[in-house]
Amino acid sequence: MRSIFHIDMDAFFVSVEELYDPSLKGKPVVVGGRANERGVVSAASYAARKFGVHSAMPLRTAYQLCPQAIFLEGRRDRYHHHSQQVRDVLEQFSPLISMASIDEGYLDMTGTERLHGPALAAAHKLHEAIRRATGLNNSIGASTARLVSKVASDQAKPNGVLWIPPGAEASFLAPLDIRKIPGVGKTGEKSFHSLGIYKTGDLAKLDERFLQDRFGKWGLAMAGKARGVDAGGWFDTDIGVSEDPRSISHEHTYIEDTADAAQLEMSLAHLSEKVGRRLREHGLHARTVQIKFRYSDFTTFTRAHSLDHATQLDTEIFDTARFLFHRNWRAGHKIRLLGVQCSGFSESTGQLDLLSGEKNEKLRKMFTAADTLRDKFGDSKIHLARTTRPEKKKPE
DNA sequence: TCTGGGGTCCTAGGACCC
DNA sequence: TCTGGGGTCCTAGGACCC
Repeated sequence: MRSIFHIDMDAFFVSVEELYDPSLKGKPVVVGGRANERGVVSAASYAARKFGVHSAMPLRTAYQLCPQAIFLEGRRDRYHHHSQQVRDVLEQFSPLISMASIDEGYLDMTGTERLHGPALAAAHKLHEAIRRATGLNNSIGASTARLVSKVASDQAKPNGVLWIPPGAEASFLAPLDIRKIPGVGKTGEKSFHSLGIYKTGDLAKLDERFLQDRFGKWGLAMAGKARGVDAGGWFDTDIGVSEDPRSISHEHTYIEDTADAAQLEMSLAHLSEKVGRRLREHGLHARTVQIKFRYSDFTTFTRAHSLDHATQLDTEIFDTARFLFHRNWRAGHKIRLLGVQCSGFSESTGQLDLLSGEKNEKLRKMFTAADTLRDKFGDSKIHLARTTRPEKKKPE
């Protein structure tokens, strides 16, 4: 029988900030940016949640609901550091770890009984170990399946442990709102409601063929989840494998919308540099470059172009991004957001001819050197010299 | 309610090939 | 001459998650 833990840190970003400034404890705190900024709430303290503030809510709305809240920008470096601390503790309990995000992870505890005791006792031990090592509250769900453990850790909040014994998976899920199932969002909830399905138990009772016909693959997956079955069945063993990313992207929302071509190009250059840098860090080359742009009215477009070879060079990414942008931008219309994304990864360029290979190697070294300089002097100092070049060139 | 930034996966149509 | 079927790649959009 498998034993899977899901560990979820409570109000992680806020709790980390409290470590650095204990006077924040117990107060309404919002991490995500200043109250009057464009942006959304990344994390809200439990005191702030009492006013209706929750993550993904626009900061301005949060301010209206709770003007006395303390608004913080957030410090990613701190969160990564403490996330690593949590990971270190998890590793003491099992080598089979999968960090699902910065503040949550799965642990395969199958076969650790002799070392750590039965599941519930082990979960309490882990809960306390994380608290001792990091000073942070966390919640743990334990069961035979990833999905059930994830839902259980959510039910255990704040700062609790919940164990679902083998065989009790479906009856634990049945009374919960369908929205509690990971994968059912606003839209999915609406379509289920229109069918008279409100609880997970209602969903579990439905005929699989009906769900497949009506919702395709997604419907089938939801039916499985409602019954407490993991996507890969009960015995999937994918915990502990970490893969290369499928895409790397950066985007930016302007403080004020702009139709200034020079400013927009500068942003594309900057975003391309950031993407290129991450590609080099991962040792990846990308064949497809995609841009994303959003107008003032929030209508959003993506446009992609696949190269005949893979690249990790800022200039090639930028040239492609700029080409796509000028081909699709309704010039003069104000832009709210720009983004650059690379995908279609491979480990080399796939270019066979020697000349472009040599040239690429030179450029790669140059950009890697620039990466080092940016480490030393900060991101803002070193940029593409071509940002303001006037002529437009179609990429090869 | 005036809506971030970083991701994943799925769908669907069209091109193109055999 | 109006017309198959499968496979794969590319592109665009959308739901969802943290």
